[in-house]
Amino acid sequence: MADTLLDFDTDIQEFGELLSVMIRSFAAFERSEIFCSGITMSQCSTILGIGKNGTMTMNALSEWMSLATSTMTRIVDNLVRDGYIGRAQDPQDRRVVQVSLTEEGEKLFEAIMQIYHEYHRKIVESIPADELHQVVESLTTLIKAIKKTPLLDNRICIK
Amino acid sequence: MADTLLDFDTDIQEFGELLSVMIRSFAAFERSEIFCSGITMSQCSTILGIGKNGTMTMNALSEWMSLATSTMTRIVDNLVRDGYIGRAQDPQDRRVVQVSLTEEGEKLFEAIMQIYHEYHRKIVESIPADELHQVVESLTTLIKAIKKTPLLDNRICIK
DNA sequence: CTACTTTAGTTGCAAGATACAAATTTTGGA
DNA sequence: TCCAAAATTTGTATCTTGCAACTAAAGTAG
Repeated sequence: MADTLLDFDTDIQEFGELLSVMIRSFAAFERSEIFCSGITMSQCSTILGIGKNGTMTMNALSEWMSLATSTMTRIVDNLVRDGYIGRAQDPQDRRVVQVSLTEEGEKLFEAIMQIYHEYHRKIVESIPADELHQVVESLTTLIKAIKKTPLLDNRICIK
Repeated sequence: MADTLLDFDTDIQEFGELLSVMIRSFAAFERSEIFCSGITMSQCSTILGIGKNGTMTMNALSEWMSLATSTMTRIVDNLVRDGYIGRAQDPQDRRVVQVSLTEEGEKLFEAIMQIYHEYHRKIVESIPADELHQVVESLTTLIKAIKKTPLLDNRICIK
């Protein structure tokens, strides 16, 4: 019995280490300026969000991004300033602001999608073909598990 | 032949979508204030880095974090201010600054490790036991593939 | 032993990210 | 009509991030 528990603990340790490495890689990925023109990752994600979902309200967008609406406002401010997205008041409910990609924004969206596709293609090519299916399956399982595990519930107060 | 290519493209699409979801989950995870006392993720990672590696030079630390040394300086500034880590000039080479956890920092490190372990345990528990091995294996494969795929090489200029 | 170069780190500066709390405007009910 | 709720924006404060310039120390060439 103790053995089983120990093994389980070791599994968790191993899993945790892998996850940490993964997260740190992604964090580095996010920080690395993908585009030489100074598009930040938040801006990039925002463009992707609107590009994939189409015209969205600020609320929907900030929810999709898991960000405070005030934060979303500032990010959108910059993207509007740079001509990538446009704001429009919703005639049905004038409290609501609909954001959408400008023509320039669409072009950026396409470019980003292409870069991502290219990047993903290279990663997939690095995965042994006979393991790809398993990796995709595992990723699906993992994401499901992560989504089922809310962080806030095991929040602990340090100070 | 065309079919095979198409399938491969679909695989990439599927894989990319999974990776995006994953990255966005992690990004949200990173943003979510894990600790109510206002420890940021960068500070958290820094504590983890020093805690796991022991006393480190600023250089080693910033490399471990994949951050500019100037950025590292500021983060360490704040952590020193808050009493979690200490700076010490290296007597061998007085240009070098060695950073290490204070007693307070050690306590924080232990607390963070525990929270992480707890979090990882919950995730692992959400994964069907008979799939865990496969998931760990796939994660290893995936990390290897990601590391083999440098982002900077397929950097494309937008503007 | 002096003069250049390299290395480690910090500081000045500028811009973005982030969120909480306080307005603002608009809706929707009672 | 009056008030509560909802969608956003603004004010404020802190952190993050990096580039370029700077300081200090070490190493090296002559």
